[in-house]
Amino acid sequence: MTIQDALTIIEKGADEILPLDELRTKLQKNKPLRVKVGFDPTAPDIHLGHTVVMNKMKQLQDLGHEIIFLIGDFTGMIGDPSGKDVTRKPLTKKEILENAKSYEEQVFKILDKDKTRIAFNSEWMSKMSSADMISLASKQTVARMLERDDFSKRYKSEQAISIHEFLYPLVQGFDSVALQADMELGGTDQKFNLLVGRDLQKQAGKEPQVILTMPLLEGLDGVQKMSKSLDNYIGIDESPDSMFGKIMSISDDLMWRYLELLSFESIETIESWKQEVKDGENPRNIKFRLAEEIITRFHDNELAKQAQKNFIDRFAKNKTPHEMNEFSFPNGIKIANLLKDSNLVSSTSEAFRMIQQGAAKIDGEKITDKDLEPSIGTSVYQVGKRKFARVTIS
RNA sequence: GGAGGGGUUCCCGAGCGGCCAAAGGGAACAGACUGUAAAUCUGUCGGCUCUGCCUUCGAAGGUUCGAAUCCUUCCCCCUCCA
Repeated sequence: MTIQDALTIIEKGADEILPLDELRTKLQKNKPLRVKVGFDPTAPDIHLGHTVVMNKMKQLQDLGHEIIFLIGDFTGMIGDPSGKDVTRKPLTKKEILENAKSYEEQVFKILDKDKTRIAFNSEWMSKMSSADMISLASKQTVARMLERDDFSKRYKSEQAISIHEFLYPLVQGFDSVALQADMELGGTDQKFNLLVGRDLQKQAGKEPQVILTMPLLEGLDGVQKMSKSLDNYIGIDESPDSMFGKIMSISDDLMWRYLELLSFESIETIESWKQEVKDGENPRNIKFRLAEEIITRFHDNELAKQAQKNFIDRFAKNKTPHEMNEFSFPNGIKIANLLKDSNLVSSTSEAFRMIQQGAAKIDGEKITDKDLEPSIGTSVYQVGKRKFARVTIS
């Protein structure tokens, strides 16, 4: 394989490679590159958004480079790195180790375990003295920090920025010095932090890393980036049915974005699908293909096919699902309390609203009486299109 | 340390003594339409033993028949000066 071939693979889907020339020079040395990717140990539930970068790691791994999966346990122990989530607590050593373990299990669904090195930044960070830390802090200016988009936005809108938040980019950058990284991957939101790594390496008299950023995957809403806290994510541990449903719920526009960033289908193939849709193919069927590929990756092909079948049964043919939560209540319970206690609504007030809007059903029959006391027996209760529960009154 | 601005329901943001469970927007939810799409339209959007009652406007007190709105103290954030 020529260097150009390798570059083509590396560039595919990437947002930016800075600087590209340096990457070419590094590749010409014909030695495996040390590729660093950092992960926050506070979020062990990996979702498809994370996998965009991981897919790129996998490609680099397949090209023979050394992948260092760096877990930011030191920063995790300090606490809140974003400033956004004020309530986030510092993690204990034990929690971090558990999270790290869970991370590994999930990550190796994509990466090759034998070829991946896992590192913890506490290895070098916890040895740092206060004086070392201050010295590190002296290497960047406040003005430079304020260039970072989220800092500058918060500063302008008079939001709090804590001093320690400035330390995170520095620590992350120092990790690159410690690991002597040749390259660092991250989402586009990481660009600033990745560049700090370059600066610090230069100041330490080392060859600076090349940075590669991947676009951020939008969540199911199609607007904000996929994240657990926004609850717009598809976790890679989710059941095939759940994945299928979520993929089907994305918009047609977003579907192409997902194909671009998540599918291993070639660009040519995806283009041909676009043509199919133009020629009248139902976009839903393209989504079926995407869903099948993703579910096959994290489960297997048979389960993917089954998920599609379940989906068609349940929604296209309008059947109720086979599995649902079961509850039983004593006779005389009011409908509003029943709906609340079986988790179909979050309050009795909401129950009344749903009944008023015609969204609540018993065995498919609309509930019209808000004071109804359901009679003895077992029935399927439903609120909206998706929420079901099997309830027994005795 | 000094001067000023600010903390409102999930988010942004009006309100500045009664007509305030609190405008408007966003998010969300439901109904119609569908491909469980998207867009659009309509409605809902604190809680409860629901034609009524209870609790919310940083916290605690106070004034008043009545406070998110006025006063006091405290906590927190921001800006400028030092």
